[in-house]
Formats: sequence, C-alpha cells, structure tokens
Amino acid sequence: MAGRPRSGAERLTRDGIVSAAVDLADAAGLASLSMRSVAQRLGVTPMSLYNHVANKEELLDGMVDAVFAEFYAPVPGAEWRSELRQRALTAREALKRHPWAVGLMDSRRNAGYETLLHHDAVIGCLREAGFSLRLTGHAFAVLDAHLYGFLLQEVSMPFEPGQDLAELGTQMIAALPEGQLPYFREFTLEHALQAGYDFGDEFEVGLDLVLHGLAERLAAQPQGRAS
Amino acid sequence: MAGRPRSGAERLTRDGIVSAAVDLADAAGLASLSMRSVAQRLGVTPMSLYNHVANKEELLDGMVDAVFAEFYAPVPGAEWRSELRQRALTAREALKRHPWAVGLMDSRRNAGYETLLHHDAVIGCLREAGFSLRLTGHAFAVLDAHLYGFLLQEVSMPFEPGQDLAELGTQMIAALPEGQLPYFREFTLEHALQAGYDFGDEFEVGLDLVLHGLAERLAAQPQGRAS
DNA sequence: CTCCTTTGCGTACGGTGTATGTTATGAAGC
DNA sequence: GCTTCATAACATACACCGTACGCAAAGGAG
Repeated sequence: MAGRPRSGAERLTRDGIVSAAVDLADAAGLASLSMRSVAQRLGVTPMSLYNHVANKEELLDGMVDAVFAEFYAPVPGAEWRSELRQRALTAREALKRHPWAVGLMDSRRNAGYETLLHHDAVIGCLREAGFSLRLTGHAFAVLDAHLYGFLLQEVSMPFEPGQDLAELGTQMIAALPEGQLPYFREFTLEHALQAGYDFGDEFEVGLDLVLHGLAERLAAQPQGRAS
Repeated sequence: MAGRPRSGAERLTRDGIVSAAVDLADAAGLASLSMRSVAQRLGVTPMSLYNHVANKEELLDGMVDAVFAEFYAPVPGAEWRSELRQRALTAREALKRHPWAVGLMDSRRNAGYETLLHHDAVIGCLREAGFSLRLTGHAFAVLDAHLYGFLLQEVSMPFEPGQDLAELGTQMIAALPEGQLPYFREFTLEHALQAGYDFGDEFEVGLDLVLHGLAERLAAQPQGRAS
C-alpha cells in the first residue's frame, strides 16, 4: 500500500520528469500542467516528483532550460552573421514548438546550465568576430530582444494558423466603432489581412535589419577587440 | 446577512476593480493576485467582482489594457522618429512600473480598446511619415519586438536594482565549473559587472539601431506611400 | 406602494501546490 | 545469507484557488 521503488529504467529521474512536463505542456498547454498531471503521465503519485524536483518553480526552470538546449549554438570563429542568423531561426522554431516557454522566460530568475552554455556560444561568436565587449553587450541585448519580443507577439496572435483569418479579421474590424482607428483599419484590411501576408515573415526582415545595423557598428569600430 | 448594495461612490465599477488589481499586482506581484485578494482590497466578497468582470481572464485583459493606456501615443504627422522614440521610452517606463504586464501580454488573446487606440497611433505615425503599408508592417513588428523583448529580459534579471551585483555576480560566476563558459565569464566579469554598466542603457542603443535601420529603409523606398 | 432589476453575499465544489509522516525497497557491510 | 539503512514512492491533509449557484436587499420605474 506504500512506497514501492522502481528498479532500473523504471525509476524516476529529474530529466524524465522535465521531459514529461515539456511533452504535456506542448500537447495540452501550460495551464493544464500541474504536479498531478505530470505525475499521472509518469504513472506515479504527485509527491514522488518532489524527490527529484524541489518544487514547481524548479520544474519550470528545468523546462525552460530544456528548450534552450534545442537552440542551435553558434560556433565562435565561424562567420558571425550567418551563425547568429541560423541561431535566431532555430530558436524561433524551438519556441514555436514550445510556445509556453516564451511566457515562462520572464518569470525564471535562475538560468539553467544549458542556457548559460548557449549564451556563452553567442557571446563567443561575437567576440571572435571582433566585437568589443561593449559592442558585444549591445549586440547580445538587441538580438535577444528581437527574438523574444517577436515570439511574444507571434505566440499571442489571436488566431490559429490554419484559420481563414480574412473573414474573421474583417468581422472583428467591422465590429469596431464607426470612423475610429482609421490607420489601424487601413493597415489591417488593406495589408495584414491580404492574401500572402504572413506576420511570421516579419521575423527575418527585422532580424536582417538588426544584423545589418550591427555589421555597420562592427565596421565603424576601432580595431582590436578589447573593451 | 446578504446583499447590501453600495450607494454612489462606494459602488463597485469595472474600472475600480481593474485599478485595484493593478495596484495589487504592482505591490505584491502577480502571483498574489487572486479574485479573493482583489475583493478583500475593495472590502467586498470575491463573488461580487463577477458582477462586473466575467472571469479572471477578462480581469487580466483589462489590466493589460490599462497599462497600454499609460504609453505615450505618438502623434501622426509629427516627426516620426522622435515620436516613436518617446513612445518606446514611455512604454518601457510603464512596463517597469508594472512588470507583471510583460509576462501577461503573451497570453492575452483579446486586445482591449486602449490597446487598439495605441496601435492606431503608432501605425498612423508611420503612415503619415511616408511609410508604405509593407514598410509599416516591418516597422511595427520590429519596434514592438524590441520593446517587449527587451523588457522580457530586463524584468527577469535575477537581482534587485539597489543590490551590490558585483559581489553577487562574482560569486555566481565563481560557482560555475572551472574553465568552462570562457566567453560568458569574460563578458560578465570584465564588462557587465564593471561599475558604470547598466543593462537598461542597452535599450536606447538597440532602439536607435532599429530606428536608424528603419530610416534607411524609408529613404530607400520609392516615393508615394501606397502599398 | 409595488414590482423588477441590479448587485453584493453565502455556500459549496473540484482543483491546486506542497508539508508531513509512513512504508517498502534495493544496495552495502559483515 | 543476513542485517542495516538511506532512499524513493506513497497516503493523508491543509490552505488556497477560480467560480457555479441561489438568495437577499437596495434603488429606480410604474
């Protein structure tokens, strides 16, 4: 009626718990992620999880770290622009696979080891390309801001991908007070809802704008990569 | 023993409830925001709130909308670059006053009216400056991505503003495995933790990089502001 | 005065995270 | 093989959450 430790592969592990939680959040959303639901998925009682994870916060930390591990880590020494471009694209793909992670990132105060490893790779890529410490700081901040900020917008879009948004959007706009929001109206009806417009495409446009700006700064930088 | 309707100013209103919820989240964090705590602050039972707000989600929607109302709304027709710069700076200030709002934005699927008004002002400012519809879309996406993304980073920084982070950071770094994360180590110890470095300053650097890039695109654009 | 709508109240239910105490197990020392 | 023991899984319990539901009392309309 009580403690029945598993043997071998059946034993719980921290990684196994985190992995199950990630799967569950992917499938059913972060709202349905509870210690109970994770435990049920693993065929275990809720309290057993606490032998491997201090509390739910730590579990969430682990989940975010697991997502970071999916980002492509840029290679220091390789061509910085294409490396960081690929890094941003794969990060976006990973965050679209795990949309709950974006909303989780802001409340995580403890960066995991995979997260630090990834940051190290990004910083290294910039430094080896000749970015000064100061410019590395600028680049790191603006690149990540664009990544996270874009996904924050993308993930919170109010429609499903497969939906006919033209009709839905038109109705939404029509429901607004007459004659107000003229610019928003024009932009939405005559651009954003037109066939062929995909908000997701704006990611690469913005990314290239940022990379172009950084390249200019790098070129204008006095030689030598010290601070 | 039961329903005792208030008179005049004592009556509950939707705005009053949203305002109390904002105050409470500012003071004690989003985690401590419950229908019960909001009700207690207003001297009312939890269920009374449901006469003015459909559910907690709608209350959260209202809170986000209230924060948007604090952003400076850029004036269409005025000089676009300074208008949008000021807009970004005030938005950052507002989001620092209400740090919970950043994490809330991603799960809000229903934009409130104040939010739409603000978007209309931003889009109008771009359009009147001669941005085509396509370029307006680019600008809108990249500007908001930088704003939200930067605040996502800033809000989740693991230390309080007044703290001596040099000591704390040095200890944190020293706790890492020897010889690993060389770039991260160097960057942190020799730049980010140095006196005078303030991560918040990176916001304006990135903002100006983005605005500069958009100005280039605007200049390169064929004349006439149609799509 | 009467009626009705509005609005706040009380109770109750099923869910949550987790503190606490108990028990069964597999590995270690003899 | 037997004993010992730390560990991991279990069971119970608690405080709190969002909110469905029904009821009561005040204010406005006729």
